[in-house]
Amino acid sequence: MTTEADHLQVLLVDDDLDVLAANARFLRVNEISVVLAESVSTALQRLTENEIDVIVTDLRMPEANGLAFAEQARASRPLIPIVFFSGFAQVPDVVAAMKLGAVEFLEKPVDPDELLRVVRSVRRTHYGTLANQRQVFDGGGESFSLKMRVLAYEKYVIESSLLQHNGHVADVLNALQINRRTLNDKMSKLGIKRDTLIEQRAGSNNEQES
Amino acid sequence: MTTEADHLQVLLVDDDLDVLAANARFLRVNEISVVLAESVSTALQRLTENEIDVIVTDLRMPEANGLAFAEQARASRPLIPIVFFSGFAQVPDVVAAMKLGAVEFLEKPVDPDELLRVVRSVRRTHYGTLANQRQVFDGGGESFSLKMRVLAYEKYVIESSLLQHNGHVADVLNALQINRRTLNDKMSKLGIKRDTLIEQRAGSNNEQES
DNA sequence: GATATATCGGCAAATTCTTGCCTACCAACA
DNA sequence: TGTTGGTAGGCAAGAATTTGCCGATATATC
Repeated sequence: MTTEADHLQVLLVDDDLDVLAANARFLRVNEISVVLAESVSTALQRLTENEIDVIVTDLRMPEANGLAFAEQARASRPLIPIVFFSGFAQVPDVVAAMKLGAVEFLEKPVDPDELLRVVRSVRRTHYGTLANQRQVFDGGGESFSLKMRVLAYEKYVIESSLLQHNGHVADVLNALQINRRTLNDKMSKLGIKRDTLIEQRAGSNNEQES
Repeated sequence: MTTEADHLQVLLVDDDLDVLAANARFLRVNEISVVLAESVSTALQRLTENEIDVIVTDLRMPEANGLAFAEQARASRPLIPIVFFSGFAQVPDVVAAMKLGAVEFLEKPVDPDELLRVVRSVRRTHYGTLANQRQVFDGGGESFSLKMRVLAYEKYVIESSLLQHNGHVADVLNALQINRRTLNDKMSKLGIKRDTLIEQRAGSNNEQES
């Protein structure tokens, strides 16, 4: 289960093949695997074939626009993070995209470093080894009490934040705007062990960048 | 208190007094009560004095911009729906606003009918769709405090349960294993209005879509 | 009208959570 | 060895939440 825990797979959708190839190359150089799609229909197909973690899509495409694609994508992957990019974006487009739950909206031409930053931050925020807990508070759990679901969610947020900040507690304090003493208490109550979390992450991540 | 159950109160913030007055007049004609503020500090003041349901604010203002205002406003009203408007909005502004949990982002000059529609829809859909709230507690919100994210999640769970049980509070109590008094308090604090929630759901069944 | 059912709010006691202060531990390093 | 930076836990006061009890209101039903 943890064999490919940190292996991030991006679905990159763009009808402009040159841009598509360039962005893909850049991401791959930075150790992110990329699945390509040059149309909405292909993208939907790829989405079912691969274990996609993030969708990065152009907003304007000939066949159907990115918003429509995002809606269809969400049908099968309700919580998948989606990053849009577009040139000449109108405000209503951006608003619509964000309402659809877009994680970011980048302007074309996309700055590769920015793209990389966003994709990586998505990884840290949304995924991790946390998929299990997620199920408790996400959708399904009709049978759990409110308190339990809230606790599960709280745990998820804290663990995410810890991972995101490499176990650096001071940063978590700042990001979550919480008192240190309170965070310590919560972690202890929720059974979050900073060291274990980081070890795991380091272990599955024999390659490191920081 | 309950005499004005469906009575919607809007806090309208704009440093341009002419626009402010014009919009206020239009909203009032349409049976929406309006509280005015021409600066951020005034707005924060008004927010504490009145029972505001929605904030409609300009993004660009001399004293402090709308985003900063929104952040401060959320300190006292964590989940209050905020509508931004602005001329010359840049994509990053819009993205930032939406990430902050904005309900809508309108372009200046604001079409009065559009404004009315948005304000009313806020009432109708009661602080946005569930999917929208999801965005707050799900991935997007790196910038939200733990407390805020937990509240958003709690709200989402409660609203879901209410809808699922047709507004039958007793069933929700049972499903969520929570004390009635506690649920009532939470609903009031989170701005969940059972009646509105159910009305809207009933309305959307036979009525048009939007 | 009565009566039953379901919801909501005020109040206060009991409980839990939050936070500041102080101490302690550990690792890096001068 | 001593200092610095980052983290964790004990403790107690202060703040907030939870909950039981009471009554109020609204809508059906008899």
